[in-house]
Parts: sequence; C-alpha cells; structure tokens
Amino acid sequence: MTQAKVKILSKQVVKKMDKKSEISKSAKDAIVSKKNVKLAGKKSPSKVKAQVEEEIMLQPPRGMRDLLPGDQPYWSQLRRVLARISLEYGFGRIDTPTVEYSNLFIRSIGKGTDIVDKEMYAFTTKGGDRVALRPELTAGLGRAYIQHGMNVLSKPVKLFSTGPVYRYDRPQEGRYREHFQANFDAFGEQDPILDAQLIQLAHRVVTSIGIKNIQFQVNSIGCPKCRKEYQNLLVAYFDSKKQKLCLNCKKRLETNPLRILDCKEDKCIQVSALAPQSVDHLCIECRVHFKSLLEYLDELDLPYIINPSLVRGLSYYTKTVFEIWSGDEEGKKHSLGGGGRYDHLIEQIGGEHTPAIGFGLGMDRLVQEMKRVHAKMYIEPKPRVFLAQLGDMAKKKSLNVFAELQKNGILTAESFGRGSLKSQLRVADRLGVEITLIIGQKEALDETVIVKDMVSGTQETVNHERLIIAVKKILKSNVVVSHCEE
RNA sequence: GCGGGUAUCGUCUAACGGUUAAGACAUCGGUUUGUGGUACCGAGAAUUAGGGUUCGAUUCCCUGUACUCGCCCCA
Repeated sequence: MTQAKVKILSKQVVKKMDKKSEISKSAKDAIVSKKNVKLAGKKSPSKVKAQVEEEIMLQPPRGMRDLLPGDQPYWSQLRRVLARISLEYGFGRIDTPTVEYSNLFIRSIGKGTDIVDKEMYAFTTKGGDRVALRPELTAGLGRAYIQHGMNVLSKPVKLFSTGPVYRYDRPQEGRYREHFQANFDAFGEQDPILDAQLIQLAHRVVTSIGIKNIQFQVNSIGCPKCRKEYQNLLVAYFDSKKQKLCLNCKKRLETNPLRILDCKEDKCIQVSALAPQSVDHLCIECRVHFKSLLEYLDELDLPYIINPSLVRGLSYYTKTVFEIWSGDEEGKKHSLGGGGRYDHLIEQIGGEHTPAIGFGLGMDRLVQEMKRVHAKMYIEPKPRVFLAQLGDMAKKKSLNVFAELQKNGILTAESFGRGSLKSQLRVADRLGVEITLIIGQKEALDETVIVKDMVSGTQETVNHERLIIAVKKILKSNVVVSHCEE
C-alpha cells in the first residue's frame, strides 16, 4: 500500500470514530442515567473495548478463527506426516491460488450443487472479473494441470496440495467458513489400483497421526453412460413414491435425484431403502472397475464398508467415491475426508480426456481428532539458556550476546524489557532453563559474563571468548532432553 | 437458510430484583538498592450490544450479535 493511501485510510478512520463517539455521547446525555453517574470520573476499559469492537471489529468474521500458538504443535505434527507420506507415495507439492474465476468452479463442481449454488464466496473484482474463493482444491489443481501442460509428464501425475478453502456455511463444531484441506490427486491413470492406493494413503495419514477407529465407506456411482440409465430408473422409482418424500427431496427429484439417497429424513430413508442401487446398474466397465477395487481393498485389509447411498455433493465424480469416518467412544461419527474418481473433469474444464482420482482431508477435523484421542504431537525445542541483563551498559551489550548464542546453536530465552534481576531470574526459573547468563555493569566493563548453573545454583565468571564453550560444556553434562515425545 | 440452548475479568466459577459485582488460576509489581522456589502484600482486569418492565436489572421481557447443538450440507 502506498503512503498516500495509508494517510487517506487513517483519515477516514478518524472521521468515522469522531462521528461514532459523537453519537454515543449524545445518546448517553439523553439518557441521563444512573449508570453515567457511576461511570463519572472512572473510564471503564470495557466501554472503550466495546466501542473499539464496534468500530474495528475485534473479532474475525463469522466462521473464521485463529489458530493460536497452543494449537500449532498439532498442526506441525499433521503437516510433517503429510509431507512425509506425500513423498513416500510420489506426490509433488503444488500450491494454487486461493482465488479463481467463478466459472472454473461452476463448470467443475456443477450447478445444482449446494457448494456452488449456496456456499460460494463469489464476488466481482474492481476490474469486473467474476471470481470466487475456492470452495475446494481439486478444480484449481485441474486447471493448473492443463495450463502447465502436465499431460506431457509421465503418468500418473501425482499432486499434493494443502491450503484454506471457503464455504459460506453455518458454522458448527468442526465446521468453519475457512478451513484447511489436504488434497492428494493423481491424473492420467484409470487403473483401479490407483483408487485403492489413494485409499491406502488416506489410511496411512490418518493412522500415522494416531487416530484409530477409522472406517472407509466406498461406493461406485458409475460413468456418465450407466449413471444416466440408473438415474432414469431412480427418478421413475421416486416419482412413483413422490407423495412419501420430504419437501426438499421433491425438489431434488428435478435437480439432483441422486442426493435423495443421502436424505436423513425418516420417510425418505424408508423410500430410499427399496430404491434401485447404483452398484446393481453399472455398465460392464464400471462393474469390473468397482469389483477389482474391492479386491484390492480386501487384499489391503482396510476397514471398509460398501455404502450404496454414498453419493457426494460434487457432480464431477465418476465410478469410485469414498469417505473416511472416525468413531468416538459415544458412537458418534466424524467425517474426516472423502474423494473419488473424476475421469471427465479435465475435459469438462477444457483439457484432453484424462482419467483422474483424488481425495481431500479436512485438516481442522484431523486436528480435532488428534486432540480428542490425545495423539502424540511435535514438541518444539525449548530454550535451555536464559540471558539476563542489568543496567544500561549491559542492556546494550545483551542484544549482541544473544545473537551470538543463537548463531552457535544455543537456543536462548530473554526478557530484556524487565529491569530487576530478580524478576528476570523468576522468568528463567519458570522457563525451566539450565543456565542463566548474567551481564551487569561490572561484567559489561570487564567483557565477562556470569554463567549460573540453575540446577546447582553455582556460578562462575567467564571471559567473553570462553562463553560459548563454557555454556556448551554445562549443557553437554546435563541429560539431553528428547525433542519428540513418544 | 430453519429450529433449540448459552452469554459475568485473559481462563474457570460466585452474586433471594438492592453487593463498592466476589473468588481462584493466570498476568504485572513489591517484600531495602546485583540472584530463582514457597510465603506474604499490592495492582490491573468482567456483567455480549441495544431497547423495555421496575424506585432499582448481572438477574425478568424483546431485538441484534457471537458461540453451541440439531436440520440442511459438507471437510
């Protein structure tokens, strides 16, 4: 942002604030309440906070949240696992923009889906482009695949990506308007062994972060050819039972009849139970594909069930679809991710025919599960040395001493803003460091440092040049703390 | 988008319609000027916002907001 812009902006803010405070002042005067008497002479910070909150919003927009330092060990652990496994399975990392043209999503995910019709963060830019915050990762990956001519690479082209995705949904536990997904996609291979391999990969990720009690649900929704025939059958069936369906499903009969199978209304479940199932109406090719996938899965010994009503909300899927669920002690199920084959997506958005398969994992939900099962997590290395300073001259020296320690690989904590040695030692003690280095007026003049062993309480004064060696010597004699807790 | 529940210091919890809105934990400072723990002392810190009922509202009613649960949908 240019300086001029900043100036204009801050002017506007000031103006706005003046206006607001005027309003609130007059409103308060009008009331002449006892509360004001109470407030007289005492500036209530809460009122100030409320006012600021109103003006600049001390909260992110709905459905957005902060991932605080306390959460980060879980996220680090998850990212490490993802990075390792993507490498093992030969997936190359790719990052695509958060914003794409709206049409990309409309063409790929499909009109009539909730994601596109109701949940997209779509807007028009100043330049008049119709764009949207990505509601999922696959569309952007497909676009990048075509744009960069990845079809010339040796197949399958395996891509791994993580990042935020956006859906204008009603927030709930484990559901946010901005959430993070990890996506694995393989382009250019139609063999069902890929389907099985991706499910295996998903299983490895989920179990590697310590989540147990996983179940895969798989289904085949066929190719455009057999699905069309099946869909006709289904529509005919539901049409005959139309009066027994819920209002929503009556509409779905026109727009997206497959989704009726997914409806949670009792009466619809009853009707769906007797409906023709997609697995019974697959064409030969799709049936063979599904059958061999199941054979691979049996071979892998993965916990899976066939769920004939599994449909998924994105219309680009063909043949294989699957979801990953975890269950807790109370029998509640949590959806962790899902995916499937999308053999026609690439040509739908302008590429050559490219069979492909992929899946997404909800990282927020994985973290949630990690917390629930108390999964082991990555422990950041803790500083084992504290640097304390006393007096102006020492304070000036301390920055350089600090930098020197870090350069030598000695992770050091400090609290330079504090004045008294007492309060600094208190911090050092709380941090549980093994050594505290003290520089006072005298030491600053003599070019020395006091090295205090926090365990024994003994201390010695050493010359500047010998500082690093002396510190390392004490650290080495102490028991080395493991960085990763098992 | 629809329905239910909840809302007090940073966190967790108190307060028959009348209290200076209390406590614990956490934070910061101090207990003689250059040494940690404990203890002790002190400080800052809240009624989600706006209306209404009432002599008087944290408490009762309405509206907004946020969170939360279920639905819808999804990861």
